[in-house]
Amino acid sequence: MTAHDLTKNQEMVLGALSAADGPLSAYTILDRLRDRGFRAPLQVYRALDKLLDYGLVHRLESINSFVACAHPHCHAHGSLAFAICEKCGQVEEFSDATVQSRLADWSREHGFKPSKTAIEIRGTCAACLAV
Amino acid sequence: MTAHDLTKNQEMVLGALSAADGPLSAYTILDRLRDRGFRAPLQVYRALDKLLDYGLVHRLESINSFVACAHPHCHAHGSLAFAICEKCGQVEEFSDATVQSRLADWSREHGFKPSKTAIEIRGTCAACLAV
DNA sequence: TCTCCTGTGTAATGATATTACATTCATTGC
DNA sequence: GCAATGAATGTAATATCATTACACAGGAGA
Ligand SMILES: [Zn+2]
Ligand SMILES: [Zn+2]
Ligand SMILES: [Zn+2]
Ligand SMILES: [Zn+2]
Repeated sequence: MTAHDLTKNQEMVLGALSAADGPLSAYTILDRLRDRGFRAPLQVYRALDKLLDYGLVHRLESINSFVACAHPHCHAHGSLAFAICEKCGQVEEFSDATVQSRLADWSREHGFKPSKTAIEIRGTCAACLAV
Repeated sequence: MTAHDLTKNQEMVLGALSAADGPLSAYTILDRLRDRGFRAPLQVYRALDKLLDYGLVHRLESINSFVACAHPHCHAHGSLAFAICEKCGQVEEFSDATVQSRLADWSREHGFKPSKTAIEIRGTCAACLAV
C-alpha cells in the first residue's frame, strides 16, 4: 500500500472528514471548506471520488454521506460493514470474514460478479441506549 | 400476515413496481402514473412509505430506487440482501441466515440496537456476463 | 515546443426527497 | 343523522444530493 500523493483539495476534504466526529454530506464538507477557498460542490465530489478510489474514505449509501476510513493503513478492506447510529450519527466500521465469504458464496453460486458491496446497519448505539 | 388493505394510490404504486422488470426511482414511478392522475412526488413517496412499512416494497439504498418484494407472502424477511446488476438493472432478492446471525452477533456484542439493515451487492449478473 | 493527461474553477442543470398547508374521506361515538 | 376524529390526498414550494459542460492551468514526456 503506497501512500497516495494527495492534491490540495483532496487533503482538505480528507482533513474535514477526519476532523469530524461522524459522517458528513458532500455539501456539509463544502460548507466547512468555504473559508479555505471551496466554492462549488464539484470540488468536493471530485476529491471524494479519488479518496474513495484510494480507500481513504467510505461512502455510506443509506445516508448519502462520507466518512474517513477508520483503518486506512490496514488494506484488508474486503466488503466492509457499518453500524450507523440514527441518534448521534456515530459510525462504527467493521468487517466480518464470515459475512464476506457467505456473500461471496452466493455470488459465485449465482454467477454474479460483485464490484462493490454495501452493508449498513442503522440503529441506536450503546452510548445512546444508555442515556 | 394479514393482507393489507391498500389505498388507491398504494395499489397504483405497487402495480407500477410489480409491472416493472427492475427497480424504479420515485420519479420514474411518478412519470408512469401521470396518466392515472398522479401529479406530485409526494403522492409516490407517501404510498411508498406505507408499502415499505407493510414489507411489500423494498428500498435499494445504493441506487435510490424501489422494488416490489419478490416474496411478499413469505414473512421471513429479517435482513435482506440484494444483488444489483449495474448493466441491466435486474435485482435478485435473497437472505442468508448466517449473514443475518453474524450481523446480529456483532450488534449484540457492541450493544448496538439495529433497526434496519441494508445489504446490497452491486456488480454484473450472470446473464450480462454471458453476452 | 507540442501534446497529453490530470487537476481545477465556475455555472448551470438534473435528480432525489421533504415541509407546509388545505382539503377530502371513512370511522366512530353520540 | 351528525359532529369529532384520524387517515389519506392534492398541490406548491423548497431543501438536499449529484452531474454535465466548458474553459483554463500545470506537469510529464515525445
Ligand atoms: Zn475503512
Ligand atoms: Zn448513538
Ligand atoms: Zn422481500
Ligand atoms: Zn445484468
